[in-house]
Amino acid sequence: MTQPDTKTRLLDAAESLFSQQGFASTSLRAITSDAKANLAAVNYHFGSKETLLSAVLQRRLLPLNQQRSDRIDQVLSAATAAGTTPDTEALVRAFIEANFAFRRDKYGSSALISIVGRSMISADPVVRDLFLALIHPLINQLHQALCLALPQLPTRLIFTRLFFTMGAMGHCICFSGIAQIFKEDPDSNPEDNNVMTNNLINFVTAGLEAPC
Amino acid sequence: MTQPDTKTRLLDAAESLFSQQGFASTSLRAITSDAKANLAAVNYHFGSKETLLSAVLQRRLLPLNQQRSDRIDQVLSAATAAGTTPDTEALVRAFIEANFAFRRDKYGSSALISIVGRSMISADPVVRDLFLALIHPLINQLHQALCLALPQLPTRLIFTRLFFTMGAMGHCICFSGIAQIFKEDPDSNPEDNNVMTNNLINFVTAGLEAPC
DNA sequence: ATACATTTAAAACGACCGTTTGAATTCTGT
DNA sequence: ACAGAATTCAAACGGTCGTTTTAAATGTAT
Repeated sequence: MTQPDTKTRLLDAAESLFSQQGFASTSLRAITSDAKANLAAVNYHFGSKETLLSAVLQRRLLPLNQQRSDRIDQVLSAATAAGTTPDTEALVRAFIEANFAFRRDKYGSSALISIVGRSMISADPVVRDLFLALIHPLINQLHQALCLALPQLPTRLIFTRLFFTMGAMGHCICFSGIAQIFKEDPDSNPEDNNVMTNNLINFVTAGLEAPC
Repeated sequence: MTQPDTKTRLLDAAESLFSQQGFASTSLRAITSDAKANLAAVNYHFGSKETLLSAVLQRRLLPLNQQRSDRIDQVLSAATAAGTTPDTEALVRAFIEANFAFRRDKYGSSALISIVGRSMISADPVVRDLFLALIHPLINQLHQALCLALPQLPTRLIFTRLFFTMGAMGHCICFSGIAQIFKEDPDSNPEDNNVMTNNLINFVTAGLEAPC
């Protein structure tokens, strides 16, 4: 078994550490140490820490967003073929489900999803802007699809609710672990991924469909 | 007009800067500079940066949470007097509305609310744990009240949905400004506070009340 | 094998961080 | 006015950070 090249090892280590600690709290020394590379390797291969984050995000997010975009298009096509308006829950599912399903994808990466969650709600403008630039077209696509699904609601309200959806989703992704802190039931198991995903989809679908 | 004492000036400056940049990204040098105090003043008056954050949170959060707790009790009492179950939206309103109304309170502080939002979704365990310790009892109180309002739903599901609520709320508080990034309507004004608050309450109420 | 480009390596740079120190200053009670 | 406590101050400490530099090592095409 040959070791992946330095660039890949750096991406893997950064993905893992960023997902655990966030961008600002992860040092290049920790990344290069985990990747068994020299400290200077990040700057040599990527130019800077910020460019490394961009590469980490792009490696996973471009195919993930493509997948989500395709699923949204499928929902729209099916609705057109059936002569109905698209189903809100199906659109929500297209946006959220692939995100969580990515944990079990071919890359075997469970880390990217946490980075996405963190980026989505990051206070750091560097992180947030990088992420927003990558997801902006998908959000617009989803927004337009939701406007078709919810013709009785004003466009701007739908956008605001989509914004709430991203908040609930990011929070869910990042901190599902701390939910237990509050639970009085001490022997409660951590929620299964699928259960949590379905709970989230039910919650935001109802929120999006709420009367004006 | 006499200047507030150093301790108060430090709290005010920290509150303002933490709300803009977050805890980790705000240096004690920036805080003491804004407060027109010496660099050592934070360590002298508060002991450490972390204790300063705790003091900043407590100064506003204790009265705010008391206010929210009282409103929840009022909703419960009214329901008992009327012989009905408590109203979900009224409970949500008790939890959320006071938060936003605090912008216009006697302290004139618009900053605390952003810190709360940031703390609620912070990746930093130091920040998160400080905040959670302060809000834990209120969350439990609200959870129990919601269980009365939604007797048809399992307790754990209600908790999960309350968790989504906090995510949507924190995201809404922190980043309502960036919502405009996506908006295609270029001359859209930033949403009025009350409008945004009502949108959020409608969204999470519908999500909480969604059928199981 | 030799010349060349790519990659790795160790070390240092300058900047910023939270905290501590110890002396100077201001306040307070008598 | 004066002693003692409380506060402010400038300076430094030890540490971590992202980045750069310069040289050594490795790979590659002729």
